[in-house]
Amino acid sequence: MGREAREGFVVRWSDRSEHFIQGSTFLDVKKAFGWKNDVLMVRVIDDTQPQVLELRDRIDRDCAVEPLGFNDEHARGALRHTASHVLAQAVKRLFPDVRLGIGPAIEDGFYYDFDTGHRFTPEDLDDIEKEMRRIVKQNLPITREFMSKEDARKVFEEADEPYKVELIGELPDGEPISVYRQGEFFDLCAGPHVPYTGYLKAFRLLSIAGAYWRGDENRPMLQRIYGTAFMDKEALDAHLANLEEIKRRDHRRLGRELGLFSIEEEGGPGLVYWHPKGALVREIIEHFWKEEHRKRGYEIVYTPHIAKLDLWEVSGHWDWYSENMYSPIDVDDTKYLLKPMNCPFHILIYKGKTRSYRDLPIKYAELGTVYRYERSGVLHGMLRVRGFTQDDAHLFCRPDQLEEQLIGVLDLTQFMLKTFGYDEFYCMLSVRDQEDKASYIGDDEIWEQAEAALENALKAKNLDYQIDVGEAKFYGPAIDINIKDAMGRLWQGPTIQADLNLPERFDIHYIGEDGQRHRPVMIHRTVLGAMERFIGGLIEHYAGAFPMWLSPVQVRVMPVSDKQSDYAKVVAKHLEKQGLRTECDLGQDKIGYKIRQAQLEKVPYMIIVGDKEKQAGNISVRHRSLGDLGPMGLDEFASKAKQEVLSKSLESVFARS
RNA sequence: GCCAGCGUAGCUCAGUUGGCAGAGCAACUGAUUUGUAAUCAGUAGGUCGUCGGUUCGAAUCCGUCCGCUGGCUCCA
Repeated sequence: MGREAREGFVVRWSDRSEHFIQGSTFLDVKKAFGWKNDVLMVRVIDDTQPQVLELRDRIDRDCAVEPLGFNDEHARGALRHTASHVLAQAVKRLFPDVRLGIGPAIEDGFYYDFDTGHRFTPEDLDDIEKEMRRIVKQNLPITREFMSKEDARKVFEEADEPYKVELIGELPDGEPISVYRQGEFFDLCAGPHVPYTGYLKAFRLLSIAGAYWRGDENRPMLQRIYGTAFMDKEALDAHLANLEEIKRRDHRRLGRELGLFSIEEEGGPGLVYWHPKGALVREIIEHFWKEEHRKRGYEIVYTPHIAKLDLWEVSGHWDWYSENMYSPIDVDDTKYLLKPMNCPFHILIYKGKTRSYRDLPIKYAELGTVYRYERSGVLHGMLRVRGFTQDDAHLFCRPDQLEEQLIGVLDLTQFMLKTFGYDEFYCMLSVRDQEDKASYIGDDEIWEQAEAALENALKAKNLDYQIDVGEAKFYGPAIDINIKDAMGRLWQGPTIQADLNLPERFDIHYIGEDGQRHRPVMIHRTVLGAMERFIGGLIEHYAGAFPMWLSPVQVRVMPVSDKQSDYAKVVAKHLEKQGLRTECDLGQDKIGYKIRQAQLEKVPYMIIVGDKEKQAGNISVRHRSLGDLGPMGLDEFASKAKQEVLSKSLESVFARS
């Protein structure tokens, strides 16, 4: 009691404790405990909720502290947030007419939005970086002050910062507004920040892009400068090297180099041409997909590419998405639509006859090619296209089967992702925003049931999940799964949606035990998403080096010279007979060149045959990443290679030995 | 769709203040008979994305359209 009366506070860290007088900040704590400058923030632990505070915050109670470095997301964010302020300060020095938008820390860096008549160029970035270094060198203290809303508005009006004034207008009345200062620069900002600009050791500006003010396309387009910051040069360099690696893995580049696919300007944007090798990869995946679905009780169907527009009027999609569909085609005075989705077709099949409760669940699966008019600016290689093949399925079931069916879908999903080597994934439960009735159809009771069923399924599968309010589709809640690839990037993966809309709209039913008509529940799901996007992602995940079972060419046989050509052909033929996709390189090039070619094409196994092998009747094996594996009997290799294919192994069978 | 940048041979790129369009790799032809990531020589290949303008003259300057890239927005 009577804290105010006390002289100061006791702060504990590890097994030490120090006494601090009134007005002390955590900078004093840092000094007292001898922490280095890699401590960016502190976590304060007392009998209330642990709290993350800035080093400049005052100590106002007895507590235990924990230093937070770059590995802590709050601390990392603070450093990068400060970097964005330093960026803004530098830009204001060099281009005094800029007006500031917002400048937050983001996933791997930070950005700041500027409004100015000047068009930023890459050369400007160098100058801005230089100015930023100057600001860092000045080691300006970064201080926070609070002011009333009225004062804040006055300050930013005087500073001619209309965007800031707009933001202030939306802040709650009565609460103090925080403004950060460093040298001549000040900014409306909630923080947190590190205490000095000098804390910024390693940063880099990366790119310039347009961004609408507040993400609204009806508002001005600002110029956004992206950058990133780390604790030291090594970490920054590692991050930049990682960006290079991502570029190296770009599926658009690998797709061309490996002869997998192309997009033809003459044919139109967003439309993919699968070349022989890419088509082969796709065929293998589709074959696997179909087998796996049949095993799990799905029935494969095919449906048309176009159909009467009425179908999508009935479904409701025409109302919600018509601007994202290709324009209707007039056929004999009736409007037809290039299909943007498969659902209505599967419903028509379901509807084609009377279904008994005993027939359910009915599970129709289709690799259905759909066309959607995506805005030109969003197209991106195979990852965002206008024509794509969904690995679609619709499950019609009784309400009492819903949860078990959802569990089955999650199970299939996990199995598929694991097979392709996606070991890490994150589930999001996308539910409706209860405030926003206009964005959804159907009544609350059904929504609650469906949301509960999805959540129970996740729990039953023991999956961690995050609830995303407002992310539900207009017709129902969903589980959206993000998968993490080999580069640590997240991709939109499987989606499992409960559909509360279509059964109603198409008036489908089944006859229950009681002889009455009942409404079935519908699940809409994709596991891979779309073949285009999935395989585009796989190319990057594997860096073009597909595992054996997916490799378009699994083995290439190469004679050292012409003299072994016949033997090479015999070897290749033998392997081919064993079902291995084998090529023979009979070119006149030296063996080193042939190997290089095979390496660049990422062929898993190279079989080298020279006089030695021909004499011994064996082969010499080289793996694309393990290198020379030495001589081996042909049958031994063939059986091991086949085993690698059949097990869909992600690594070479020779890796373990 | 919006903002910015870009578009030269199959690929990666050079091309000065506007003055006859270049290289490396790939391809093709020939020589070479090769031992674990590039043998040598030669040949061919371009309406400089499109259309229009300025100019004695345009890959180069200006405009238009198309496409791509990075973002924004969007993704049933």
